[in-house]
Amino acid sequence: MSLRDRKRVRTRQAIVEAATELFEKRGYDETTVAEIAAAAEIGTRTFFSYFTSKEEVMFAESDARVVAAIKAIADRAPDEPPASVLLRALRTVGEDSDDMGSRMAALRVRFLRTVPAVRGRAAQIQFDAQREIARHLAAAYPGELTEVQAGALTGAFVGAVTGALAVLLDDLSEQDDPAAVQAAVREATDIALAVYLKP
Amino acid sequence: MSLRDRKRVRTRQAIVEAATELFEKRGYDETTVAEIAAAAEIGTRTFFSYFTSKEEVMFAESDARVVAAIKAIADRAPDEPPASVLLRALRTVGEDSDDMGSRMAALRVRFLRTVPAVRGRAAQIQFDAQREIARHLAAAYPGELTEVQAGALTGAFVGAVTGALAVLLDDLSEQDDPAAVQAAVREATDIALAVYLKP
DNA sequence: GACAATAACTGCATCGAGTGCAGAATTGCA
DNA sequence: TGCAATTCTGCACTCGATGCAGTTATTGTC
Repeated sequence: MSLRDRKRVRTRQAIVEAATELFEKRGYDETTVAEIAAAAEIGTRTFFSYFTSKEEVMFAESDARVVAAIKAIADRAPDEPPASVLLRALRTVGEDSDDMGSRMAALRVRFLRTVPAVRGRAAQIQFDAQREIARHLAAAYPGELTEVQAGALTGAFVGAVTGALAVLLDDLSEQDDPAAVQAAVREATDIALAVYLKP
Repeated sequence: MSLRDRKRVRTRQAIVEAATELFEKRGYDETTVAEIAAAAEIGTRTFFSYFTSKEEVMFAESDARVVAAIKAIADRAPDEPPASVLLRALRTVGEDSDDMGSRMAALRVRFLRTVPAVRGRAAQIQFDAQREIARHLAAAYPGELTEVQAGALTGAFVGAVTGALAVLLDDLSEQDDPAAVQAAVREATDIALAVYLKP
């Protein structure tokens, strides 16, 4: 890795940290890109060569989770049924919420309920990730599972979990407590499974 | 209904029509709010007293669908199981796609794949609607279905359908043909049901 | 170590979405 | 007709985002 690359990684990190700091202190809408850039000691214009938009900073690590889920699918046992593989893959994503130690992850949960732009972007990312997972799931079961079926299966699982989670987080209201959020994710997964397995 | 109200309705309609026309001709991003306002013969500033944002114009009638779904839930038979009621409610929303005769609905499908802002907003609306339906579903089965369970159930159904639909629409690519889209919705529902009923 | 090529950074000008404000125009009602 | 309540509108402004052009830093080569 060249100096250039290392520097770029460092700057990227600086932007995320500066943004985290400011978002925590002032909130999302009240923080301007110019302020983030200034805090990260770069020009405002440079910010946009690292992130295409302000929301993007909040989802800097999201790609890694999808990659992890896809890897989990690839690691399927020879005769493991699709639903089981999918469950393992989604648990992987959920566990990554142990990354909830990350302050940005906490902010994400908080802004999910208050900032439309963040909510919309999150929904879009989830949707895309779901589509990607479905693609790989279908590929892992050639001849056995069409891509459309894989899409339905993935959608059902993810939908059930997020549907339950939405209700739980509503009740949790106004709290950012990482432990509580994690517990909610676990509970949502359990309930989703129960509901899914006996219609 | 006073003259004032009637005029307001008429203006709202004029905005939607003007926007539809321009979106069809020039695309979403290429159409500015100022142009829409001019075509609807109002000031740019006035546009924002009818719609809070540019995307909102595309979802002008969306509320009606959610209301219809909720009504379907209220009409449940005395001993109808939750899953059946939910299915009826969601079919109601799907049928409303016969509203696909509406040019704006066609645009929605088209921009869903091409314009991030529209995609995000659509996801958010779906999410909120889902939450609302879950709330009513739980209320329709007091003591029998907790709100969290209702959330999981609704999420699973909606997720399965949209998951399957996403794949189907991808294949349909670049086509706006209303009939094809409707057929895709039906197929998605069928597959979702099949997947859902035998895990 | 000097040098050219390449990539990254930056300020500037610009556009479009969205908001607050204050005054003009319109409608409702007596 | 006259007055109050709404609605419409232009204006000024903020902020996110993009294109452009000039400057600076990094890299590989001689």
